[in-house]
Amino acid sequence: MLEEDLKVSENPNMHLNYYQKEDQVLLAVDCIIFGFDKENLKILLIKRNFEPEKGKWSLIGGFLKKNEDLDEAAVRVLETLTGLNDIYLEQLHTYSEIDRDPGQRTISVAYYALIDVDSHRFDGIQIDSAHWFDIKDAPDLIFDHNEMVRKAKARLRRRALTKPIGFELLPEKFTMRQLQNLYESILDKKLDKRNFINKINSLDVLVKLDEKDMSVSRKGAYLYIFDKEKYEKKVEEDGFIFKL
Amino acid sequence: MLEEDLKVSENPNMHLNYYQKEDQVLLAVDCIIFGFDKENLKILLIKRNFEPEKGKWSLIGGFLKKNEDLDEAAVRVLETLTGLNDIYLEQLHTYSEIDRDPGQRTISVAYYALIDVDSHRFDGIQIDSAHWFDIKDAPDLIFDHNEMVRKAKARLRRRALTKPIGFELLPEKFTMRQLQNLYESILDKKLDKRNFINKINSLDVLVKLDEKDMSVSRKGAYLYIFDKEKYEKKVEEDGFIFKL
DNA sequence: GTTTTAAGTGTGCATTTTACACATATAAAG
DNA sequence: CTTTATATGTGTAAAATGCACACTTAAAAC
Repeated sequence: MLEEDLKVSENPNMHLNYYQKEDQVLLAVDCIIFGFDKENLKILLIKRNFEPEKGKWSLIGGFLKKNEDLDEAAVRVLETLTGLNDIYLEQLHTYSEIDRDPGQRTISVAYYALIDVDSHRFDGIQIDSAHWFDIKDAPDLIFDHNEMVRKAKARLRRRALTKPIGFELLPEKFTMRQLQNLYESILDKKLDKRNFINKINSLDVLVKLDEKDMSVSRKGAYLYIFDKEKYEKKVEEDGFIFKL
Repeated sequence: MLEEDLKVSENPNMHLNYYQKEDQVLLAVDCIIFGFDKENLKILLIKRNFEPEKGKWSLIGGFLKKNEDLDEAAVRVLETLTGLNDIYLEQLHTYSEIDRDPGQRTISVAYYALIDVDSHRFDGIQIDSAHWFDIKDAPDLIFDHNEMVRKAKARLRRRALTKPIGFELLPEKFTMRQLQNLYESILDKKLDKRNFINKINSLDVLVKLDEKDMSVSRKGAYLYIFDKEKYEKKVEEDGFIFKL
């Protein structure tokens, strides 16, 4: 804090209450939930069935409580909606424009989450109003949620190029084609199949299984798993940086 | 916000006050101020001359007021300390650990700023307690400020590699050596002079002046300016990414 | 005019990136 | 059983980029 704020008294115990003259605000958490269904990148939205902005789509969110920090609040909000925990969550940005929420002055901390759509069937209470949208044709959102999504997409793109973040979005076993689909969705461009495979293999963090996924093609596609231990060991030893 | 929160009433005007049951918090802004004096990367800190943590160094900061957003608060805080405005400021991360500030539950949004030390002599009110530290031997800080600085350094490093962010830290006219010193400070490693110059020139965003800076060497070093317009045009047209 | 200091300049090798096309395995259809 | 359809799997050559490396130049100090 500023010294200006602190100099209100010479009393050395003043720090116990010198904050009291300051304005308090409501702090919300909004979650951009990215999902992948082995084909396309998706985003989870809920429909508002009340005024204002009734009928419009929105990110899920909730308010920070006294007894939790923001990460915990984001986890709680997410679990309340999806019934799931233990998923990748990362703080994105804090939005504070004065009139961003017409209801009341609210500051919102945006988080983004990554999940594999197929292995996460919702048992949460909000299931009826929640819907997965293809990232390409997501609807317009309330407040500044569009901007939040835009920023989350940009962040996801950057992270995908420098960290093996994409694996959070895939099932444990996946095919090269699925991994490539994922990267193509995130980067929003086509990649060359051979170059992609060569690049991924050169990183040496995937394990090719003997198993094949026969559901997509006549020939079948080999399944891979991400070797997280190997990845982390490399990071530690070589200062290895994932770079796609 | 969550529907859960919204469903407290069927009254469609409920949104005007449904927030009232929620906890409010204090929101602070803390600024990591990076400076460059043509030689080394510095950080601006102030010394606390009151309890608790008397005698320890701290980032500057202040509280968000009702009538401003966070960016404005950061600008205000910075101006209060340095007497300066119109400087590069960017939101970094929001810190919310419950006991991060022993005084009272406070959430802090960290911002980082970049300034050229020499062209910014302080006329602010806090001058007496503020001090520039070389980034290499900055002291231990209060609360979670060390973590804030760590994160800001990481961000600065990444930004320096992808955006011409460094120019905020230099005077309008600068020499190649100064620019290289800056990058060496930020990246914390030595760079090859010839490769550096070739790389920078290939980006084609600097203008070499006929003027020389004679203060450092017998021969004198050509001065350059950053062509911001050209840079922005490139970004727009080619999707040009600064990559060092 | 000799010395001193930092600036300025180019090439060759290694690595990485990119472009690009055909054979293969298998299930389904007939 | 044979044919057909489909997505998988694989390698090389050319181009671009990254990286290591050492001498000359200009001007001031003496």
